[in-house]
Amino acid sequence: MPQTKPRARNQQEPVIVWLRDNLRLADNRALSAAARTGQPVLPVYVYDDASPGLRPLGGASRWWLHHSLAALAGDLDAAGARLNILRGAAGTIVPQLAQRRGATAVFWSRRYGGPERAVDTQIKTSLGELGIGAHSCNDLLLVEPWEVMTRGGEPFKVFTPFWRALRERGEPAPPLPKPRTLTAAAMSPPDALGGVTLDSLDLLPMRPDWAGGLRETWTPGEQGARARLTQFARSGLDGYMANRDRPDLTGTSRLSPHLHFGEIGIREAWHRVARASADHKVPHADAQKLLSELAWREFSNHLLFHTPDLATRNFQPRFDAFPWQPDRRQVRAWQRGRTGYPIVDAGMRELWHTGWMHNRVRMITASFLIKHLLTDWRTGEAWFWDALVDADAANNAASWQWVAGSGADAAPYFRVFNPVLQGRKFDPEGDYVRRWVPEIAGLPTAHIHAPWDAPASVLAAAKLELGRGYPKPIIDLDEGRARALAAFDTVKGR
DNA sequence: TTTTGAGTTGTTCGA
DNA sequence: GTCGAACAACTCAAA
Repeated sequence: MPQTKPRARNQQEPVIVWLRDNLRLADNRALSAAARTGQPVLPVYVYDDASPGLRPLGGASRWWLHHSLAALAGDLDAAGARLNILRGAAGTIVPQLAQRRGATAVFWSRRYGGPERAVDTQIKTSLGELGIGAHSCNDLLLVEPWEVMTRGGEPFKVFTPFWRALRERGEPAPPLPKPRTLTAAAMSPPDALGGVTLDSLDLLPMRPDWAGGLRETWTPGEQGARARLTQFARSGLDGYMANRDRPDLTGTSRLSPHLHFGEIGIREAWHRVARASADHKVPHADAQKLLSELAWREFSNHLLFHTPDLATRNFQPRFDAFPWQPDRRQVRAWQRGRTGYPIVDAGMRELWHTGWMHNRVRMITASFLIKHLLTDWRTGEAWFWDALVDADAANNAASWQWVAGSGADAAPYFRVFNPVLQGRKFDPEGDYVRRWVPEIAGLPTAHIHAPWDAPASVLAAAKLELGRGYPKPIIDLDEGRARALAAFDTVKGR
C-alpha cells in the first residue's frame, strides 16, 4: 500500500478514485480508501464509448447518467473536490492520466460484465507496469459472484439455494459513512489531460426532447436516491409483499435506477430494510421479501459473472433451435403500446414516458412479446435496454431469459401470461390502464381489460371506436398461446 | 455415487 | 363457482 512505504510522500502526489457504477460519496469503499491515504484525491469518471465490446448506453440511461454525474459533481464540490470527466477508451486514458498527474494509485469498484472485466484487467496490468498502485473493491454487490458457490464448487443455477447460501454468510458489512475529509487534488482546467465537460458528452436528448416524463418522475443523484429509500422504508415497506404486485399502487421501492448507478449503496439499502424489520417497524415477511428482491439482483450478477454472454446467448442451449416467428408490424405495435391489450399497452407507454415499468407489468409485456408474438427475447431485451433508466446488463438479460424459459431457474415454458386475467387480478379497478391508456379511460371497470368484449352500447358511451381510437387486438390470445406451446414442443427435451 | 426433494411471479380444463 | 390436476419432465443441490 502506498501509505505504508517508508519514504515520505510528496504532498502533491495524488491518488485517483475512478468512479463507475458507484456514483455516491457514502458507503463508497473506493472513495474512502482513496481518502484514507491522506493524499490529494482526484475523482474521475470515464465516459467510455471507445473500448471494444462495451455495450453503448441506451437513451434513457444516458439521460440518467447526465443528471447523476451533475449531482455527483455537486456533491464532490461541496466536499472540496472536483469531478474530472474524461472520454475515450479507459484502457488508455486511465493509466495515461495517472502517469501524467503523478498519481501513486488508482482506486475503483469492481464490475462483473465480461467486456468491463477485460478493460479493468488490462488497466491493472498497465498500472502495474508503471509502478502505480491499482486497488479494486466491491461497491456493487452484497457478495462477490465467486464467493457463493455450491458445495461442488459450481456457480448456482437455482435462486433458492443461492439465496440460502447468501443468508448463511450472515449480515453484510455495514455501510461506510461519507469520508470526513477529502483533500482535493489541485485542479486543472477541464480540457487539460483530455478532460471534457459534462455537456460535451451530449447525453441529453435535444431534438426532440423526449425526457419530460423522466424529469417529472425521477431525481437522479445520491440525495434523490436516499430520499427514495427513506420514503420507501417509512411508508412502502409495510405491506410490500401484497402491494408489490399492484401497478396501480406505489407498491414497489423504485430504487432500481438508483441502485444501478450506485447512487445508493446496496449495503445501505440492505441494512435500512433489515433494521426496520428488527425494530418491528414493519412485518418480518415484508422486509424479507424486499431483501429477497435484492438477492435476485445478486443472483443476476452471479449469473452474468459466470456466463458473460448472458445477454446474447440462451442460457439453456436447447433454445438455440427455437422457431421464432417475429412480425415486424406486431413488434412495432408492442413497442408503441398499440397491441390492443390494455395492460400490455399501459406498460409499454409507462416505459416510454417514465423510463421505468412496474415489475409485474414487465413480466406481462415480456411474456406477450415472447410467447404470443413469438419474438426472440433478445428483441425485447434490446428495447428495454434502450428505454429503461434502470437498464442493467445483469438484471435485464437474466429477467428476459427467465420469462422466455431459456434462463436459469426459469419460468416453465407452458406458463403463458394471459394479459386479461393478469390485468383483472393486479389492476382490479383499471386505474393503471386508465392512467396510461387514456383513450379507453371511459370504459367501465368490467370492460377495461378487454375492450373488444364490450357491447356496442358500452363502447359508444365511452366514445370509443375500436380500430380507430384504440386498436383491435393484434393477435388472438388462444391462437397465440397454442402457437407458442407448439413452438416450445419443437425444442422440448433437446 | 446415488438418492431425494424441490424448483419467484400461471392458465386451462374438467370434475 | 370452486378446486385440483395437468402442463414436461428435467436439473439442481445437498445429503
